[in-house]
Amino acid sequence: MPRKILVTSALPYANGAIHLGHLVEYIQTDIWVRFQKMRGHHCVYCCADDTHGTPIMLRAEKEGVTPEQLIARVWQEHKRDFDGFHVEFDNYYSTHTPETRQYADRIYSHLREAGLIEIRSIEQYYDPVKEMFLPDRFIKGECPKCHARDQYGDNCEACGAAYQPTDLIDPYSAVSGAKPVRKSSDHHFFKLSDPRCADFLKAWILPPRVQAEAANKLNEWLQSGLSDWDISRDAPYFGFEIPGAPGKYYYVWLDAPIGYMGSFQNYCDRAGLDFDEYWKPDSEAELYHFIGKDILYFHALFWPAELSHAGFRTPTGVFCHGFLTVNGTKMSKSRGTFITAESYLKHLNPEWLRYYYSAKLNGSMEDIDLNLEDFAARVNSDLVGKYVNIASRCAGFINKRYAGRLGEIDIAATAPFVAAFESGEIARGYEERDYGRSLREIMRLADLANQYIAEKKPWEMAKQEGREAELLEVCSTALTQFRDLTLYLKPVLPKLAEQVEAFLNLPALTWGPTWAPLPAGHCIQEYQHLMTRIDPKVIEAMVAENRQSLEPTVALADAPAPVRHAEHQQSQVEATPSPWEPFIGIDDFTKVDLRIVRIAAAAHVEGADKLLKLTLDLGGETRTVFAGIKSAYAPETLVGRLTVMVANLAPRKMKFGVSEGMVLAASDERGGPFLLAPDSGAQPGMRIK
RNA sequence: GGUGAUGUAGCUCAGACGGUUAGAGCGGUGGAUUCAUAACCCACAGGUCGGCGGUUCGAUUCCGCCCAUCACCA
Repeated sequence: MPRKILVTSALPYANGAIHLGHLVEYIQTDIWVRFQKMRGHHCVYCCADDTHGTPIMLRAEKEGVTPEQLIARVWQEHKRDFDGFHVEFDNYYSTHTPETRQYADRIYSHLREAGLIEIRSIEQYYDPVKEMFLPDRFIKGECPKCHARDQYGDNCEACGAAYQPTDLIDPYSAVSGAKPVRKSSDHHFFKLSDPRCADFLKAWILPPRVQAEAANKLNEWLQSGLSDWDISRDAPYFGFEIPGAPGKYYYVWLDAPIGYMGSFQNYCDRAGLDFDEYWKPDSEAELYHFIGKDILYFHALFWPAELSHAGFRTPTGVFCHGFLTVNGTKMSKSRGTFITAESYLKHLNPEWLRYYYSAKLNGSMEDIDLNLEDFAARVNSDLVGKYVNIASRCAGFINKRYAGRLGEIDIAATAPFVAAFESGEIARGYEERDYGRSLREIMRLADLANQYIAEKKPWEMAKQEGREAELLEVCSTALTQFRDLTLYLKPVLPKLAEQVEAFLNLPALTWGPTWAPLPAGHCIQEYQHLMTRIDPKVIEAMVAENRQSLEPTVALADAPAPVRHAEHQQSQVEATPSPWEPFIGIDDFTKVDLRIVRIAAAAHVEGADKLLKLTLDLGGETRTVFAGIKSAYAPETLVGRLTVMVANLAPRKMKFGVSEGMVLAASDERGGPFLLAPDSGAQPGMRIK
């Protein structure tokens, strides 16, 4: 029976560009949704921009536009990026909408009626110039622990200490630079500390609703006690004003998840679905939230507690993924590994990234690493070398000799494919978000297909009279195998699958309950190459383009507004990169064998513009080295002097002979090269360490 | 500091409810082949499964401690 499923990804904040870290989640979700749809289930994928809060307000002000104008522009950018990666939302909406406001009000009023809202006065830093309360991240000052200057109000980037903004020494407003004053104001709190919430959550946060490791984490939080959650902010604030509380607005984190409901309501209105059927407490529909592990707290504690006490159903599952690292470390602007979706798409094919992420995703909360070298190798080998190659090997024979018409199938050769289909292992991998497992199985089958072709040698059949039927059978069989692989890869590679459907002349592939080969007599189209290989040079170019030169500390006016938000950690980049990274270890250094040498002879090299041929005395051994120092040294001035060489550099054959090492010299735009010279006393052959 | 996760071949990762020779893909080496955008096929090499202890007839797999990396501490 078809399931009714509503799926969401976390709402990206309308304050910045989508980058490769965000895309882990949207690609993961999109694949899952596409898989469910292929299986014949009714699955709706909703998302939206998260648009409220102080950072949006200030950013708009700085750009000289209204917040509405800002979020409209960013919505376009986000939507463009998601489209570019084939992330196919059924609805991509915004939280700044009547639908979201309606549900925010409804949830708030239900909670208040349930006695779960409390108003308390709290004292906070206030910017007297800007006349606004300051969120922690907008207060800076000296760290109370290590006394680093210009640290944010919640923690110190220099020493890692966590503290309250009121602990900062000499605080100042990051907005106006003014000295903040303490001022009290009434805030609305959601009483999470109420036993009703704790009791409910204790029973709720169990696998499979959340992953086992998430359940552990949540339990830890629960046992340390939940504190009430401050859900209001004072004007000026970009958001929804709380009914009956003039000058008070819902905190952006309150209405962000409500944006899932707003987006779905908007979809229902267009598609003629019944909202309540999905959101009423006894709904039989399934509801899943895909999120990053940084926002587990909000989605598995606050959110279900709110819903359960506001007359709505709670999620069927909250699926957490880890963060993205690039080449093993946090994304780094100085290394060029902070790559936006836009920048990626300028250089590379989105399906490559979809494939690579899938190969790495396993349904756990572990971080995944985008290793750029591995990325190219993996995609080239799996997708082009194995998968696409199967079609490419067979299509020519079918097209040229049989007018594109397929023949009978070799049952023995498709048997493992039928077995794989019937075992349901690949489907199970997708369902459980263990895409890596599915892909390993798919590539095992691709290997089988290539082995089959190698074993049957259709190219030999093609040269022999009377083997036409065999040749046709082999190619038809391999193409059926290829069709299977395409079906399995379709959630990951939707566009490529469409091209294959066109090539094989098939309607859109669906993942039905039964397996059938391509029928004899079926006609296919002319083969056109389906996918090119990744050129590592293009990756290098992309990284180079994203590499930002290191600049001294950002001026105050430009202080970025990183937010504790839906995208908080996803957009984390390393705080203060060192210009000397990546560092090497002492082991790396000792690999280089540096020696003192005496230049025994030096000569011009005929035909070389820059080179001198040096004969170096290593103290018992003599080396010939070609050095590019002709512009700065006359050969006769060099003879007899001591300098430094790399003694274990692999010999290199040059046009003029073999160079057995290199001498060291310094240079930059100010001049050079300048040869190194040891202090007196050094003898040829001594090691430098 | 506390808590949690991770640490398996050069790289990216599987796996083992404790039990004969620990796996895959990529990369490397050698061979074969030419249908396929040098792709594919076969073979080989490569790991004291982070370290040290403990339990056990037997641990890489369980336990403890340590080290490293990452995350959370709202």
